[in-house]
Amino acid sequence: MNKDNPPLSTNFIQNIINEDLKNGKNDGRVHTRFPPEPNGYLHIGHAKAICLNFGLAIANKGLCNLRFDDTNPSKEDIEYVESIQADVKWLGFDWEDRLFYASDYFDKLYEFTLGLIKSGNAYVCDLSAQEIREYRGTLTEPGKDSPYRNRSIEENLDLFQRMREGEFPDGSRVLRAKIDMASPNLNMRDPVLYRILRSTHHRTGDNWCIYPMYDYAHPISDALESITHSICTLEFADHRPLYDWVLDKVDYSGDAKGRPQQIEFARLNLSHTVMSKRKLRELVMEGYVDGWDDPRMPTISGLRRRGYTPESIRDFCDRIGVAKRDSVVDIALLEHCIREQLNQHAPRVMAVLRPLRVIIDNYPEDQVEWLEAENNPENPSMGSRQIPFSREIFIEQEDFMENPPKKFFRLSPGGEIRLKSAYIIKCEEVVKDENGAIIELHCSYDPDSRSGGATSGRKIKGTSHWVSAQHAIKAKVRLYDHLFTSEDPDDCEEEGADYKSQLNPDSLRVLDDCRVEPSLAAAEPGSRFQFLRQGYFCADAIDSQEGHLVFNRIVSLRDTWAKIQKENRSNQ
RNA sequence: AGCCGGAUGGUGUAGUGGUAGCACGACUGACUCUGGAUCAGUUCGCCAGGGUUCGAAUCCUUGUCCGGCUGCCA
Repeated sequence: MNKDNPPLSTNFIQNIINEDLKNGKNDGRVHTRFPPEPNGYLHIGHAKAICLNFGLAIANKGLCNLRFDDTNPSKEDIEYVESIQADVKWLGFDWEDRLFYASDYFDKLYEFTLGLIKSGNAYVCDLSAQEIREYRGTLTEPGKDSPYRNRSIEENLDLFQRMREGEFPDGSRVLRAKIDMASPNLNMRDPVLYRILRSTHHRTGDNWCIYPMYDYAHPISDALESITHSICTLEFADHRPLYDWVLDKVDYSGDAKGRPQQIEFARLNLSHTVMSKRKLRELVMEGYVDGWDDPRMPTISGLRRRGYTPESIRDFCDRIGVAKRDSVVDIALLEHCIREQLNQHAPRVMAVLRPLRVIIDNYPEDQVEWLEAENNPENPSMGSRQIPFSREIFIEQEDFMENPPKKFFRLSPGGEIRLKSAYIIKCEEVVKDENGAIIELHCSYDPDSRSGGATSGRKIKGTSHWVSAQHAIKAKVRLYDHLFTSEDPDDCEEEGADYKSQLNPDSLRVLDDCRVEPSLAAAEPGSRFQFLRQGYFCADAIDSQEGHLVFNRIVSLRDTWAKIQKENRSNQ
């Protein structure tokens, strides 16, 4: 292996594909699909599946389809099919002309089903849902045959056609596969193939009152699209024998090429958040967050609003790998991915989150200097900008301490600090109100210390960001933190407590009185910046506008001082 | 209990009979007009027992632990 061509990241699915390619399986085609059910918003776990399926196709010069698994109209909605398409596109993947719906195949499916009945592999069952459950047996005991199992082919055909015609009420009958009621795999105990369900479908309207089940529709949809590798999550492994049974019994060879193979991988779990659709929905519906796109949500739309880039999410999906074992990925890895990208691309800018007024007494009263500041030291091609300096400025409250502990390299009485891209100042006087709270600082500046000047070389340990008081623009800043305090919100000690008891009360802090440098006045909604020494921030795509700036913190910068403080506190 | 999966540093993931690697995190140090970034380094691992073999994370075997499965959801 040579250093200039590192091996492509590999995983067990790619290994299977390599083997298939070597053996000439499916004529050397690789064709995958991403098959969401349009019943909710996509989250970072779906991003893993999307990157996997589209990524495998790209890596192997194959194709990947987008297919909506829309076989249950009672739960699905056009709102979701639209958001899902937007999210997949935003992530950077292209299904070209291959946008499909399982509902596209309802006619074909019906036709196949007639054949299945004729070959004696399916029957209409009149048992109620409750009875079917009872007849199914348990994990340890075999089930027993339905009394309707041995109906004649003619009767089954007649009944099934009448189900389709709407002669029977919802739930009164189902079509079942005739497999084996004693199978140790419950999925093989004559699973339901079709149910009667009067519900308007978002695509087929009221054309149908019977709808196929996932286990039946999915293998056939895969086959009809000539999918070669049908990738799904672990919990479907028990369904694979049924998937193969359907493919064995249905003759789709006239409509497609090859034969799909189901392969299961472990879904993504992320620390400090939840991933199930049910729980995410609950957080939205019960008002714990402000919607599906709340920047604290692990949804694609939430991450997008927070300020994550598609590149950083794809990078994350590459790094987490693909395997069959359950795992929990540390959310720090996701944060690393966005930091790494934004470090290269985000312009630096100065913003004071909690302002403290500083008056520089020896600086001329009406003078304004425009100083040059580099936009990104990591990327000189991003150039520089001019920022105003004047007699009154704001610095961060945190950057001043009256009685500083050791290792506090910032401003304190009599101490000096470098103002980034400007001058060194010295604290001469602390002004307090009647309650002893610090109102403002009086400082002096060293005129020889101007950044970039010939005499600016004096070394000062600390450097702070600042804004000119008369030029600064007010802004609102939303500081986001992990949605849950515990790594695994589902793992709660107390009896009766659930994941919601682990919600982080400080997952959102709003700062209304921040001051940002004037270059941000017309910050484009959605644009990203590094607020020097603070973190990466994104002008909110919805709430931010000129005259009313709102920034979301995407992720903080690594903060060594915060760590030292934390240690000091725990040592006391 | 029956069936199906799975166990490699703190976390995730490679390695498929020949020196256990990579990434994130943590920790040290260097550097720094961002306590950022960068650079250098350190720490830490094959679930357990038995077997095959010159040699086992890898093959066999026994056991332990963990996950999934009893919707007319997907």
